[in-house]
Amino acid sequence: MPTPFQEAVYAALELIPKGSVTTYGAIADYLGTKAVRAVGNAVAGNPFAPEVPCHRVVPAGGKIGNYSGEGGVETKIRLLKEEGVFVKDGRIVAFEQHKYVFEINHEASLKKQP
DNA sequence: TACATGACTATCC
DNA sequence: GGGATAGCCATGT
Repeated sequence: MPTPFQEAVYAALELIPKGSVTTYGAIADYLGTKAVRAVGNAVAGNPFAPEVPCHRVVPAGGKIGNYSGEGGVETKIRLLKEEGVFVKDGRIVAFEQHKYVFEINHEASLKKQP
């Protein structure tokens, strides 16, 4: 049975649109914590393997990080490529363009739009 | 209950 | 640019 923290992480992961990626730091920030390692631990043992797009989570800097699914990081890279996120030399191509940031609150998004 | 670990990050050589 | 160090917090033993 997943812990509340895990459920929160999974909920955040499901917000990531296809073709986008996010970072552990972004998730931690969205959850209101700084423990990116706890986020990593949460997704590391996700019981909802394909349901939760854990392959869309990468470390800061556009690297690939790790993956405990079948095939390891190679599968992670392949899944990302299937969604239009290409990986070259262990790094996300055009990472800044694919990076998805969670909206902390509505007011921020309102101010954000011109 | 206490300790060690980890799909990380930022900083310093 | 790459390796070492410290800090972070939830989980499992």
